[in-house]
Amino acid sequence: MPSDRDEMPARPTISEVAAEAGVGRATAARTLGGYGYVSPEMRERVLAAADKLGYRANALARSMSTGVSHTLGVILADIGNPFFAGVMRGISDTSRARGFDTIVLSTYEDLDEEIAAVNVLIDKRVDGVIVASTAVGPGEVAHIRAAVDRGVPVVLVDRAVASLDLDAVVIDNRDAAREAVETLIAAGHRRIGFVWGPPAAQVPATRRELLAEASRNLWTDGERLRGYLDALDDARIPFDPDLVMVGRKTEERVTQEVARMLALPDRMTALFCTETEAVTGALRALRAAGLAYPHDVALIGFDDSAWAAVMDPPLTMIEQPVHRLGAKAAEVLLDTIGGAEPRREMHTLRSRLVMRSSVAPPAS
Amino acid sequence: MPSDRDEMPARPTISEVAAEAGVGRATAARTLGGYGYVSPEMRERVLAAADKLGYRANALARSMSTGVSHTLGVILADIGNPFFAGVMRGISDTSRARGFDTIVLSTYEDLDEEIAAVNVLIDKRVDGVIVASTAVGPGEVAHIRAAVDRGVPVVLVDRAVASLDLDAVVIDNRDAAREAVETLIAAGHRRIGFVWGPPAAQVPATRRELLAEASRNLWTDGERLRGYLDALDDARIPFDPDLVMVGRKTEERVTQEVARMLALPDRMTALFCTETEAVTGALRALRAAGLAYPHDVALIGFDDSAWAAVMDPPLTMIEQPVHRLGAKAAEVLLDTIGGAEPRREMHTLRSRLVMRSSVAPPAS
DNA sequence: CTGTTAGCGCATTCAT
DNA sequence: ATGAATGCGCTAACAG
Repeated sequence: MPSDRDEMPARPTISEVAAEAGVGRATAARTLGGYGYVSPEMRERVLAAADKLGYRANALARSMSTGVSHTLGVILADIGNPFFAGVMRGISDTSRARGFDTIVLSTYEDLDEEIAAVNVLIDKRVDGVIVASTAVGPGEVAHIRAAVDRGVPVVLVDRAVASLDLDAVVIDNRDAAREAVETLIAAGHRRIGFVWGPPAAQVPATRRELLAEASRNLWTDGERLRGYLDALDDARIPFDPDLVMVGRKTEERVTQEVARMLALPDRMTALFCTETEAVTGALRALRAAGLAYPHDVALIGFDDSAWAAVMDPPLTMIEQPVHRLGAKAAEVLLDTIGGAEPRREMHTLRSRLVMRSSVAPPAS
Repeated sequence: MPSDRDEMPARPTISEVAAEAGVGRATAARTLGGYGYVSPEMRERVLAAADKLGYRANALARSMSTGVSHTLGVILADIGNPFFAGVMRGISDTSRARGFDTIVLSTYEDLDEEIAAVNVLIDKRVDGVIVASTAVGPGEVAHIRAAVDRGVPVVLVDRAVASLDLDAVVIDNRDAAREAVETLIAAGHRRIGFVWGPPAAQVPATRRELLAEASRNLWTDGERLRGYLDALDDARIPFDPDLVMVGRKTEERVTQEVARMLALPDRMTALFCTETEAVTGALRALRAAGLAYPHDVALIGFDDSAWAAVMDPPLTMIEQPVHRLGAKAAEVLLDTIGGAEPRREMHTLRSRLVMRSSVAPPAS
């Protein structure tokens, strides 16, 4: 071990800087903390001493006495998902611009992880938290409510939670889904598959039951389902439970389910995917069945990407304003931390359907 | 504002719990902190009081007096890159399993951001840091060296830094690149393009200069270049500067450069991409030129993905053990935090070439 | 086994 | 304008 004989302390404190500068601690604290009055001369000496010792303020100690940490906590469902990675960048860009650090935790869609994450953030005394919650029912939000009750500002991003009256920054999921399905319908399709992911073991047979199920689901999924149904209704196309997938939207499950829909006697001719892995899963199923898009089945999916654009043919996809979503969430949170009264409302951003070449009329 | 009349403090402290339980602070601290001896009865009372008040330890105060935070700092070049997102998951999974939280910062390949990130982490008193550094030369590592000097354990991940003698967890970049290029050569190719990204304005004309340039570059890029050259050498194929791209590997630049290589009189027949955006960029160029893979040009790229598998034809790609990379880095770091003497060595993990259908013999 | 006491590093009155 | 004294919530000797 070199370099730790008797040089200078690895982490000089403010007292050591004060001693080195030959002033009182308070004076050193004032200049280093940037508050209160300090004469130019003293100031110079303190700065020089601090520089010489390589002083860095201990953020913990500082938060300890001020009560604020200038840190935002962020809880995302899956940081490995490019969608959330983009949202994160929006959050981190705007919070950094306003002098805040961010600490990110990924729950991987596990509620227990989310609860643990909230606790970690509260324990670390973050000034506020942004969360894309995996909670669905009123019975799963106790941890968020607890945070709010403890006085921690919380804003929801991507997924609103019905039973929580908080600011939420989301996109127009229902409209986006409707537009996509309408596009399919306009191309002449009537047998339109829907890759959805209710945890239920089987698809409810009736619309009514399905809608009920939707409310017990992730908000985004519920909205997208409603949009799908809206489009069907407007075109007077009856809802067919066989055309909606059930179970978690893993690529494998999607492949299976799409294969099933493809094998239906009255085969589907178009497919709408609510997630990016759903698209790759569907593509696998198509290939396995020896089918090609858009000829055999038209395709539209959520979440645009570089890949979608270079596929052959290129995929028509819904592009979400990921960066803006994160930036807006951070702005709202930062504002309420700054003292603004929370408006507790839904901030809805617009998505965009990027037309490319995965939609064609049914082969007939 | 409901719920804050005169109920209980939003954030009860250990003293309040002690008071509520009618015991001394130390006793409360001992049971809540899980150390020292406490009789079962006292213990019960404290626990009950804590539960009643909804007590949660203040992690800041705790770190303050113990000097440890049970938190790992992670600095990644770009959390939006699925590669790093995967690495992050490896890190977070294993550190959580060992009782550590992680705080992630993304530098987006900016050295100043990286320096700021190191400072943030040190200020927050993390117990160790994992970094995928964008630093290339000895002149750009002062911040990392400073951290080490302050006694903070540091382990490098993905990118080793020549001038830093630290533990580094990486993959066999040179071998991986060589194997890929060898595969191309074995298929009969001799005009093999290489999407590389030296910041230099133009490609050095000679091998010697190129290699020199490599050392002034990101370590991974240097290694991959060496692998490319290794394969060429073994097959006695002369190096042609026209076949290597220069400049940052953004999708746009790649598209331009690949188009250039495609327009060469003695056209390239195969392409090796060292990055995932390079692949999409190349694909765009191919389409624009009205060319198809693998017929007109064979293709191999770094970083496998779900998309690569569903492309038509599916892409032959190098798969990196992303999760393992992160897990191993966390293990090494946690071990040295735990007191193990750092071995300061390179931990090399094996990548894997996933053969699919983007390589075929040259059209001739 | 339990309670008292003294810091951790900083911000912040309060006198001077 | 500056310095001495307190407190943030917790851990850790230390005594009882």
